[in-house]
Amino acid sequence: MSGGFYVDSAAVLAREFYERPVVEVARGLLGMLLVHGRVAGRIVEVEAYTGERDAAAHAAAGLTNRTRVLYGPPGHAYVYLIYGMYECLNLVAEPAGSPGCVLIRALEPVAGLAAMRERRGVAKLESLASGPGKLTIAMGIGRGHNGADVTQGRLTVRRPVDWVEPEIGVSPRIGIRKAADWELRFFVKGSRFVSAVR
DNA sequence: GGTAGGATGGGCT
DNA sequence: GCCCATCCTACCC
Repeated sequence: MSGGFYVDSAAVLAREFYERPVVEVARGLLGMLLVHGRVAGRIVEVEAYTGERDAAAHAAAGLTNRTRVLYGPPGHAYVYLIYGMYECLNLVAEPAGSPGCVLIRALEPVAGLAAMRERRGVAKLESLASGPGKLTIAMGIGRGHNGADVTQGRLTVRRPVDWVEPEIGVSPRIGIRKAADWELRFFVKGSRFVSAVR
C-alpha cells in the first residue's frame, strides 16, 4: 500500500491558511495530511500555544534565539528538543510578529508505513505516531527542519480530496504545568490514533 | 488494567 | 541550577 496517489493529489495549504488566529488554525489542521517525502500521516491531535500571555508557551519568554521562528511569517515549522531526547513539531500561525503556534501531537499513519515502523522500532499502527515525540521520529523530522517553509518543498501540509471537517473534541493541554486549565487541545473525536482519549 | 521513575541536553534565570 | 509542550521499562494490580 503506497498511498502515493491519495497524497500527491492533495493540495498544499497556502500561507493564508496559517495567517489566522491560532485556535482557528489548530482546529483547521485536524484531518489534514502532514507529508515529508514519501511518508504521510493525517493530523488527529493538536494543541494551540497562543503567544506571550500564554505562560505555557515558549513565547512567554519573549523574543530569544530559540523563539525567533515564532515571530516570523506563518506557515513555517518550529522544531525544538524536549527532555534532551525528543523533538516536537509546531506550525507557526498568525501574522509575522504574533508568536502563536500549533503543536502537532498525533497522526494517523497514511503512507510510508514501512519506513515509519523501521524508524520507530514498533509494529503496532496505533503506536507509530500517537504522541509529539513519536511522530517526529516516525516522520523523520528533526531540529534541522526548524524554520522550514511548509507551504512548499519536502515538508508540507495538504488538504486531502475527501477532507471534511471532523467532529472535534476539546480538553486541557497535556504535560504542561503552567496554564494547565486552558482548553487548547483539539482532537478528532473517536480516532484510535490520538495520544489520549480525553 | 495502572503508574513511578529514569534517560538526557538545551534554554533561560 | 532548575525546568521542562516525552517516552519507555519495570513492576504492580
